[in-house]
Amino acid sequence: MNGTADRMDEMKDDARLDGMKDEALLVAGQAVSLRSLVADRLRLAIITGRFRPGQQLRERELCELTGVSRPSLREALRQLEAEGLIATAPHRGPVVAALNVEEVGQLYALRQVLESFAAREFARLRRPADIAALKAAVKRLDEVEKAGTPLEMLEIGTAFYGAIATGSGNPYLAQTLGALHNRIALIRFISLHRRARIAQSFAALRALSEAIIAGDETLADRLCTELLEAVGATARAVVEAGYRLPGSADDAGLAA
Amino acid sequence: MNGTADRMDEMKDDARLDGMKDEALLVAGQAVSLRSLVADRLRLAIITGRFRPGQQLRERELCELTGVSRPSLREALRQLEAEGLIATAPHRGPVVAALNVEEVGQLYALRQVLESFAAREFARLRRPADIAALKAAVKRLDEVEKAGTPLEMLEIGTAFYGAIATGSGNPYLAQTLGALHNRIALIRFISLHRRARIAQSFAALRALSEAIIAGDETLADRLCTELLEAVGATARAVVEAGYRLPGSADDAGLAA
DNA sequence: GATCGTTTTTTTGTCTTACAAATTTACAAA
DNA sequence: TTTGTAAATTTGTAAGACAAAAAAACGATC
Repeated sequence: MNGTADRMDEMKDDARLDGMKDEALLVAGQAVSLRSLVADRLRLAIITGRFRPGQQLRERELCELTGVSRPSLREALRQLEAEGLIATAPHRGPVVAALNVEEVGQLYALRQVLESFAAREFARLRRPADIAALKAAVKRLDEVEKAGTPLEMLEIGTAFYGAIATGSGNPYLAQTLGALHNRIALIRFISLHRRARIAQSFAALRALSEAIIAGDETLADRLCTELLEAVGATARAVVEAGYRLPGSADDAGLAA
Repeated sequence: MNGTADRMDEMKDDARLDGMKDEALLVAGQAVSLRSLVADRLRLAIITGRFRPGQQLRERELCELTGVSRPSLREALRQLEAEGLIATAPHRGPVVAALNVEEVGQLYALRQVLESFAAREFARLRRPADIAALKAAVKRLDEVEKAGTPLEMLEIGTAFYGAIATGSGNPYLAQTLGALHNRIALIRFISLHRRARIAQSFAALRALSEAIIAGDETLADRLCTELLEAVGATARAVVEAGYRLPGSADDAGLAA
């Protein structure tokens, strides 16, 4: 997600007496540049709906909001643009990307393929650390199902899908899925206000995690495909309703 | 690939007398900003090996080479960074991304899933314009197989895969695949110097296109998966050989 | 009163200059 | 050879400025 990927020179044929991993010593490459912070903030503002889909973002306003200079801000904007979160028309500036029903369907079709592949790979590899992370995600799932705000549920849902993406053992797959999740995060967030769907989704997530832990690649693949079929339908419904919460007369939705 | 995505307001319920499509009238949104030109040039330089994997890129040099100021250059760099073509370490500047064997395997695994999905969707949809584009790509394939430079073959190969990506009808899939192809373009280019593999690959591409045109989704999927298994193995071999052309003592490869 | 054309204003795109911070390199000393 | 220090290079960030384009406001004409 961060875009920065370092790699240390490997130490070959170096007899190691301790069991410490090299990664535990790595301190450089934390990438705390101002522009990446700005990109993170703006990304969060977009995926949480602080900036609505279709909203025009003026550079001057963003400079005041973030407190950084224009060059830094613009570099951050280019990053978000590459991630697909904003669209920039020449001489008209950045606009928060707004998805129509067709586009959401296409994104979810892609997500279905990628996430099912990740689940299958996860079930095949079953690396202990990833399994533990998945179990922890399931545990948090149980905790918030009864009484949890939509924002909390969005977070643990993201953690759950993140665990699956990581468990695939393929960083590029995980990164692609992460970017995809950012693009649909707002829709997911709105979807989570439909409590009827939540129970179904959570049950499906549990079944999926069990299939992965059991190492049943075929089942994991199928369950994930079916799950995404369902959430994709909900997502399309959300967009068709104009990004509005069900039952609420949210006039801000007109901006989209 | 360009990062800019405009959308005109749709005309609903507007009785049309002519058969012209709205897209044929769209003139805005060509995105000819300087920074996008710079990004295109740098991308091409990386893809074609003008900048070698692992090579450090100094901003000042790039400014002189491209003739633009630092702000514009840096915005272009952020875009390439998001595309994964360069990696930026804090206070050390951009470096052309260098892939090891494991990473190439992971990229090709992802490509396998995405491209097979695209082929399957293409075979399902079979839109006339896309079919025509595919046939044109096959035709060009025949022309360059006998006598063609590796660069020419890389180009038509890219056109072929581009036709498949477009034919999927999913722009996000096409964009993801396009970015992925950029990351492995140099490896593909080097692979194309192994003439023995070329005949096999080209034959496989023809079989794949026939399956798509015939509308055989299952066959298209399987052929594509098999094809990518083969080219993936070649790609790993190229990286294992240090990005060097087979048989040539290219000492520049040591930079990787 | 509505439409068209012009002018003004705002906003983006780009460049120049500048300086702080960090890294790398060079160099001297133990 | 290694270590410590200083210089030079390079990146990160900021501020100011101007041209170009788009949007908005305004006025003129039908």
